[in-house]
Amino acid sequence: MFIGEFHHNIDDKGRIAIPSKYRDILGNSFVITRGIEHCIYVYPNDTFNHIVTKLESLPFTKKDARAFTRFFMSGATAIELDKQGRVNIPSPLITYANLSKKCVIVGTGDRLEIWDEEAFNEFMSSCNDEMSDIAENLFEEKI
Amino acid sequence: MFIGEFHHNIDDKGRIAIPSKYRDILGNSFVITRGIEHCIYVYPNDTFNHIVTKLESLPFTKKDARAFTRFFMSGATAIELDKQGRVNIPSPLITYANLSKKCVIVGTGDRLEIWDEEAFNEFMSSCNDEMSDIAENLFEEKI
DNA sequence: TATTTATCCCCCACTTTTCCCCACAGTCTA
DNA sequence: TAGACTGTGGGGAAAAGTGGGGGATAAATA
Repeated sequence: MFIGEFHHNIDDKGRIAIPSKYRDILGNSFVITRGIEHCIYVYPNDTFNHIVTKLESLPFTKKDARAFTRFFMSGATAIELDKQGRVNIPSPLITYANLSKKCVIVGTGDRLEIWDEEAFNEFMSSCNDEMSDIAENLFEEKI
Repeated sequence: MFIGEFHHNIDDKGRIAIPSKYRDILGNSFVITRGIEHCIYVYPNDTFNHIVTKLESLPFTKKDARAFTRFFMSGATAIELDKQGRVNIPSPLITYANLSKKCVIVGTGDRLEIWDEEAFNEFMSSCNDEMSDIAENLFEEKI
């Protein structure tokens, strides 16, 4: 399971270190792709394949299904760690996530997310106030 | 069950001692994460896993579910006590909970909460007056 | 085809952080 | 008063993150 928050730098060559505690879970080869809030998703192969299966079950005759599948699949790249535990982020994804130098890598259960630090701070502070309300409505009964 | 209130200091290295009477309940490994009112939650593994299971049942295509999962999971860290009975609070959580030196550790039933002392006092005094109203709407029938 | 250019990896070295251990002071108990 | 336990502080070794150089491979151009 992916949990935690790490602040790493992406260098001029587009490399960023994957936090060492995640490397065991991810193994040597995995998938990164576009995420929904202008961040980058990092999935283990199994998880990614599972989502792809789900997406393929949607009819291509639905406009939203086509759009989302296109979004999700076109951003995807198979990734391997280098010997220093870093990954090479393809430049379209760097642009998409607006990564400059300081990045945040967060675990969200079944995946990692890579954010530009500034964007992440903005997102978190924008929903800090609502978090109480969000939590209020997520579940009806006791969890 | 976690009850009581303890005042401990967090040191320069981000370490804080867990009150000794809780160590038996928590065991050697447990989880800390972001809490809703800018405090830190401390959960035994079982309790945490239970909440995670609930969160994982929510689809990542729902905005609120993504936000809350990100909030909850990204703040989480697996913790082990050192030989002095202390935990290492990751710096993002120190920032989030605004911990300076004096902290308060309170038991709230199924979890512990770690607060900055000043923030804790403010929070408590701010809702002392409303407590009557708060209690009013908690239950419909006799408890 | 030959030469140049660019890209991608791998390796080395430095810096920073994290973790573990030891030591001390205060408090409670026997 | 002695001994055990709890909370606090600091030092040192190990690991993790960062940046740069160089060589191999591939692409581009003449």
